[in-house]
Amino acid sequence: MDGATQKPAAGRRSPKRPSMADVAAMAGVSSQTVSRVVNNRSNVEEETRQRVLSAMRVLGYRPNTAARALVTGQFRTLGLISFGLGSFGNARTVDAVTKAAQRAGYTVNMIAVESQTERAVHEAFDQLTVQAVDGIVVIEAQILDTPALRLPPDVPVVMADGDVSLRHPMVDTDQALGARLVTRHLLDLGHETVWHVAGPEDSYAARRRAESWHATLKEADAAVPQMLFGDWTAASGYEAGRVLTRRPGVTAVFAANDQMALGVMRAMIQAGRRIPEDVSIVGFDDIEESAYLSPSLTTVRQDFDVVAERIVSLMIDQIETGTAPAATTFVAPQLIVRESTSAPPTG
Amino acid sequence: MDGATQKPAAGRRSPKRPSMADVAAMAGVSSQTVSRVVNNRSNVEEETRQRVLSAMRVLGYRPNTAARALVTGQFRTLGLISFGLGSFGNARTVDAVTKAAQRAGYTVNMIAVESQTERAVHEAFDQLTVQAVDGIVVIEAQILDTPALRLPPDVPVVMADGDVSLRHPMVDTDQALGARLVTRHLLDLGHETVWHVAGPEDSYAARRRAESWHATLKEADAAVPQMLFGDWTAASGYEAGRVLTRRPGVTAVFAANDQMALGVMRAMIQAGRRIPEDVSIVGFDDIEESAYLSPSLTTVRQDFDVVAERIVSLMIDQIETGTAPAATTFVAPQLIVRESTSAPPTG
DNA sequence: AGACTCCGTGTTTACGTAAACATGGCGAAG
DNA sequence: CTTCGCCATGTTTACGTAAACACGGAGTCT
Repeated sequence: MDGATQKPAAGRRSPKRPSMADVAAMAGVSSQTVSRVVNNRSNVEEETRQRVLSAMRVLGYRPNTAARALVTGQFRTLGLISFGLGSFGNARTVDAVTKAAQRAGYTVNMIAVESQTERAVHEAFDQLTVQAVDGIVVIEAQILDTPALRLPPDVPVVMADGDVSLRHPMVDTDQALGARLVTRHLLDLGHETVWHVAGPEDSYAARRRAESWHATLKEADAAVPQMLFGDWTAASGYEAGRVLTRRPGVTAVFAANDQMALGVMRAMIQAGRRIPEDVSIVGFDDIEESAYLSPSLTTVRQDFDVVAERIVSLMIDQIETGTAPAATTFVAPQLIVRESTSAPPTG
Repeated sequence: MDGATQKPAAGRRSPKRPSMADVAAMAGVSSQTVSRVVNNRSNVEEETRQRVLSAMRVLGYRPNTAARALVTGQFRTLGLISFGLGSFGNARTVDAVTKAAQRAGYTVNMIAVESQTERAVHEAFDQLTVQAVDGIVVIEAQILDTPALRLPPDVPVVMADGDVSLRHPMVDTDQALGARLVTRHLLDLGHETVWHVAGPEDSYAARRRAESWHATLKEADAAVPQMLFGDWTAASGYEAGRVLTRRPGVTAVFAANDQMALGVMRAMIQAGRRIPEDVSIVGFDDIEESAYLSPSLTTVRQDFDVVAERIVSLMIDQIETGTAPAATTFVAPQLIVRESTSAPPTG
């Protein structure tokens, strides 16, 4: 308390935030000692530390991230590129990644790319690398596969849902396992085969689900009906459902996500089919609504929290050690059986 | 082309990113001139500019945000505090705010607060102000009302959904109007009164919807039935719905969001009630699924894009001019009439 | 008892950028 | 023909922090 407070500055507007030097002056130490206290270094005497802490409190000191990042070269920030929070899976992933990153002491800088054009993705990358991030998480970006797309080589990247062959590590739900569980479930119930409403053709997740559905049918020597395509929306599921109502012998439908399943359900119900007595329907994702539909929807639940946890830890490994294990991690999903599936109608 | 490239550094790992000085050396100008080119200042001769641009391209130069922020005091980044992307409204708002911010040249730094405790919110604020943001957008934070909560006074704040009385500007959907539209719609159909399943008591949005429902019934001289409370989830709506099935004379239910409405629907259907013949049900939000439920759900659509646009422009006004108009902006929602509402059963 | 070590602290420096100020040349105005 | 002023560019400086190095004093080992 030597009364050296020059600009105490109450709640006024921006009379310049106090710096380490201000804190140092008030505590009667060098700014380096303040730095040591802020960073929890061991070699500061307890009494000194307390004096510094109290000065920090009095002045309302907050470290300046820009200055710190400038000198350390680290931002403790992750960039996150996604294609909108519209889809349930994306929203859950973004949410989980954000929370996992926070737990690891990182902040998340989000970019929502409006379209899947190469240019848009490129711009997003530019914005992030110009911006200050230590690494970039890309969610569901099929376009990145384009060989022409040159990612900045000096920033670690982890992908959530993408192609396995890329040179970046990837973490995803085991889509193939999920689709297999669904298909086997329906076959085991006695259905002769299973129809599939797939997601968009350029989605890796959709493709893997479809391939696994196909393979599982083959293994079981079941006929493989022609696949229909949607775009993840309930509207597209509804369209596909209307097509299916006109095909004879459809007793089991596997939609690649819950929203399309909902659309299929509506089309079936409008056509007078009962679910599950006439047609069994399965979705994928387990959105919150699925348990409360009438009938409730059998589906596959992905463990987004585990996926996010792995993404973040891979990211941080890369940032801190520089290693880039270009491997793929799959997280097992879980089949949730509800009311929308049953044995096929007899006769 | 004087061959002065010292460390061309192909795709190797982190051989130090080029700085303005490197670009300047290659282009044969001072670093200040490079700075002028980067910032699109007018007073640079075209030929010089081209030489600098080409050097930047060759070296793969990217401005260092930390250094720039350190000297300008601006980060061109908005902090965004939300309570998870689980709810549809939050996810849509975050998505829209992110996109609006991007259009304005700002990046969004997201913090997902896990719990609504004062401590958690405080930590989020700390993390953001320690982190580098020019302003903070808070989504649906009832807790901020606590008088004890002292926000850092030197950072502009805009709230999305909160109490009107606060000293920060706020933007929100006109919840009262939405609830009034719903209630009037049901009364106009001939229902004697409307039951209400409200959101959590500590949510301002829920409270405003409930108050408006109440007021509209009063105005119409309709009886005001006892209100039920949920927590926005379909599960809580289902519980409320089961209670309602036991009450006599329930012909119209207004749930404070679509997911609770879905829960109510399921409870009604399970109890053998037909929708809308026996009971009309209305939700709020217009989630994508609502149009494809069977029956499809009458609901209220919020214009999240407009809300986000206003939030961001208010934010940027505050940042750039320093003014803080502590006013509230309401954006009108829209009633979407679908199959789940009709005239009450006769007799 | 003397040399050696470690601990708490201070001093100097670098990080990359943009603002502020400085400079020289060239055209316009008198 | 001189002077003024503007334009393109260069030079110097400040931003706030942490790393690197420096230094004195107290304890330890022989």
